[in-house]
Amino acid sequence: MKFDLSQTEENYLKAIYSLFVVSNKAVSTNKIAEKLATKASSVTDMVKKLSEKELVNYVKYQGVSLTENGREIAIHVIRKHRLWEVFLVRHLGFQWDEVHEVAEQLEHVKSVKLTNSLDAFLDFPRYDPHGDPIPDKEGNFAKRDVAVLSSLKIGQESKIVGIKDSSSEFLKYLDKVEIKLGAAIKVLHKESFDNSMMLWIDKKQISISQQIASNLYVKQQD
Amino acid sequence: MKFDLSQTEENYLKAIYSLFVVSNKAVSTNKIAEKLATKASSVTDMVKKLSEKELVNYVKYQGVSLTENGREIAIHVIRKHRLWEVFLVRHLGFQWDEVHEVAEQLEHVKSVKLTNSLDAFLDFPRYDPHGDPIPDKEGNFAKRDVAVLSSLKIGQESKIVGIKDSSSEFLKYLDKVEIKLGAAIKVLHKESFDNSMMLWIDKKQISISQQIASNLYVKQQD
DNA sequence: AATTTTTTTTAGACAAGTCTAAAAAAAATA
DNA sequence: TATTTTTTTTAGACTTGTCTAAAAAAAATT
Ligand SMILES: [Mn+2]
Ligand SMILES: [Mn+2]
Ligand SMILES: [Mn+2]
Ligand SMILES: [Mn+2]
Repeated sequence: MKFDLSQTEENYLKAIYSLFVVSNKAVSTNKIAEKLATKASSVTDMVKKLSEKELVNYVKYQGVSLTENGREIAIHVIRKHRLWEVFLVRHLGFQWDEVHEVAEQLEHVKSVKLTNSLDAFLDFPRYDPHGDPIPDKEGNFAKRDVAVLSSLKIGQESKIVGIKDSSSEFLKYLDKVEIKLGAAIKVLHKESFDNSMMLWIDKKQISISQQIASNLYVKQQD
Repeated sequence: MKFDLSQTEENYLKAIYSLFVVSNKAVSTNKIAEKLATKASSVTDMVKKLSEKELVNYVKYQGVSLTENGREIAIHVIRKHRLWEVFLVRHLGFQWDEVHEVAEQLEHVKSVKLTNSLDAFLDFPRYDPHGDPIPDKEGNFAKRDVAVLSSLKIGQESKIVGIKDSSSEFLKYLDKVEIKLGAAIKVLHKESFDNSMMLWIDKKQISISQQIASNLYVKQQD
C-alpha cells in the first residue's frame, strides 16, 4: 500500500486524476500523452506498470482510471503542489504566474512531516493562489459549486473564485486588467455576436471576451 | 556553462567536493563509491560522463577533482541544502537530526528565484543548524578557523561552533547530554589513558569520550 | 457492410544509471 | 626485483522511461 513512486509515476497519476475529473470517464492514452507532452506508446507502457502496482484500472483499448490507492496518491501530490504554491506566494514573493513550475518539482519531495508542517505553518490554507482547493491530510477537500463566468446572465452578481486555465500568459493578462480572485462582479451586458461581456469588477467597468469569461470560475448562485 | 544536471550528477559533484575538501587531493573512485553507497564501477562510468561535461578533471587511475564549473555547481547545491535545513528547523519545527534526508531532496529543486528568496526569507543565515557555513549567492563563504574539541588542552576555553559527524545518532546523543551549538566550554581534565575529557559546558560539568570530542568543532583560539 | 481514418498497442531501439564478474593497473609486501 | 594484494577499469547485462515505425483494434465514413 505504501510504495515509493518515481516522480514520473506521480506525474502520470496526477495527469490521470485531473483528466478523469473533467470527463468523469476512463481516460484515453492520447489525452494522457498530450497532457504530459509525451507519446501514446510511452503512456501505454507506463499505464501497464501502474496497473501492475494496482494504482490504475486498465483494460486494453478502453482507457484508464485510478484505483482507490492511485487516487489517494494523486490527491496527496496535488495537496503538496498547492501548499507549496501558497508558500511561494505568501512568503517568498512569487507572483501567481511563477509558482507552477517550481511547485511541479516541490510536489515530489517525500516527507509526511514536511507536508503537514508546511500545512500548519501556512495555517491550513483551503485554496491555492489560483483558487484551487487544497486537500487536507486525509485527502478531503471541498467540492465547490462553481460556474464559469461566461454562463452568467445579464444582471447577475457573483464573485470570482477560481481560474480554469492557470497558464502564465492568462494569469499575466488577469494581472494587467486587474482581475483578482475574490473580486465581486456584476454582468452589465452581453454582446450576442461574440458573447463578449461587459461587467463591473470591484469598482471598475471592463469588457472581456468569451474566451476569457469561460476561463474564470465564479461562485455558483443558489 | 549552464547545464541542467540530474540529481544523481549533482550528488556526485557534492560528494567529490566534500571528499576533496578534507584530503585536498584528487579523490579516489572507491571513496566516492563509499560516500554514495554505490559501486566503484558505477563511479567510473559517472566520472567519465562528468569529465565529458568538463565538470571534473579525471585521469584514469589517478582520481578525480572538480573543475571550476563543477565546484560552482557543487557549492550551489550545498547552499540550497543548508538553506533548506535552516528553514526546516526555524519554521517547520524539525529537529536538527531530522533535516538532512529532506534537505537531500530539496537541494535539487531548480529555481534561482526560489533559492535566493528563501535566503532572504531566512534573513541570509550564515550557518546551518549543524554549524556548517552557507555559501552566499556568489558562492562565497567564510572558511572558518575551527579546531576539534579533542585538540584543546586543559584549562582552555572555547565555544562549540560545529558538528563534524552530523549523523542522526550523534545529533541525538548531543541533544541527550544537552550539548548545543554556541555553548561555551572549558576543559577541566583529560584522562591520559583514554583521552576522555571532563569539561564545563555552559553551567554543567560533563565527561565525554575522545570519539565524541573529535566530532565537535570549537572556535579556533588566536 | 465495406472502407477509410483514427486511436492504441506492440516491437525494437536507445540513454541514464546501476550491477557483477573479469581484466588491467597500481600499490604493497616479500 | 618478483610476487601478492588492492584498486580501478572494462565488458556485458539489467531497469526505467522514452522514442519511432509498424501492426492491430476501434471508430467514423461512405
Ligand atoms: Mn511534477
Ligand atoms: Mn495552482
Ligand atoms: Mn541529494
Ligand atoms: Mn547541515
